[in-house]
Amino acid sequence: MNFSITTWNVNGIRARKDLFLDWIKVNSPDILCLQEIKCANDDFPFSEIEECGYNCYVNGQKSFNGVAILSKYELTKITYILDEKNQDEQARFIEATLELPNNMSVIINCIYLPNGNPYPSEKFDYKLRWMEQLIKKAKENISKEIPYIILGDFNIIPTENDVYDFTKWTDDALFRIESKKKYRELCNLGLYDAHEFMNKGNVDFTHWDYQGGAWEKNHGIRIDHILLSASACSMIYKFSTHSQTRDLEKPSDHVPVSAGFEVIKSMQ
DNA sequence: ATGGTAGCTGGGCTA
Repeated sequence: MNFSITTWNVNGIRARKDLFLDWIKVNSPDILCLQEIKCANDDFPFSEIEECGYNCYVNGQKSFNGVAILSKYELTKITYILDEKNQDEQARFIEATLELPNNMSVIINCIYLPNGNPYPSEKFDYKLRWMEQLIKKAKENISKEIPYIILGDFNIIPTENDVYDFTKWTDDALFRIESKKKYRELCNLGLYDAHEFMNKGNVDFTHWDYQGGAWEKNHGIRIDHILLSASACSMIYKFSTHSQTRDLEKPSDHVPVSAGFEVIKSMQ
């Protein structure tokens, strides 16, 4: 059995609805993790997406943020809370489990990590605190020793190679050393960047700003990531960044990033 | 130095 999973910051699901529905009809991912849906649960276009064959798990918020997981398979063990103690005030997280044949399962975390700009600020501190909570969650999930995938808009530029000109980003929350340090801490728990693993040597940006003709100049950054536990990493066979969607009419400023997995029998 | 774009909303904030 194979399955594919995609992450896409759509920057407003309602503003992107037609483009979005066309894209899922053509590309047909099994699981699609969305960020910045920018609507309350009641305003989410459930019926049109369900008609395409997807179950919808939505953690919405009026105006800002908001995440969703769409899946052709019914998912289990859904939670919308990252921080059990403080009950996050911003909708940025969904955890779900995909049950596979032979009693196997995969834990999926769809995340919209805080932007954190400007630096320094309360928003930057919030970003770092949120990352600490994510690290705590990742530790728990890794200890379960089943395949585990964290994917979404991380708002982290991991290295100098992941941005068109890093010298312009030194004081940006996406490239500050404090942010990168926390990201490395997360990866060093034993998570592999699917892009790094599958696509060594290439630079695949995932976001181009709307301003200043960033797309035309290829002034992009790579901030949408798919992180894999060791056992998930051993199942990946396909990876792609759908840059061409940035060239569509009224596009999101982010493009979809996808991975394909082959469930290996010896994993059971 | 400033303003450049987009979404949500009906201001100004967020990115």
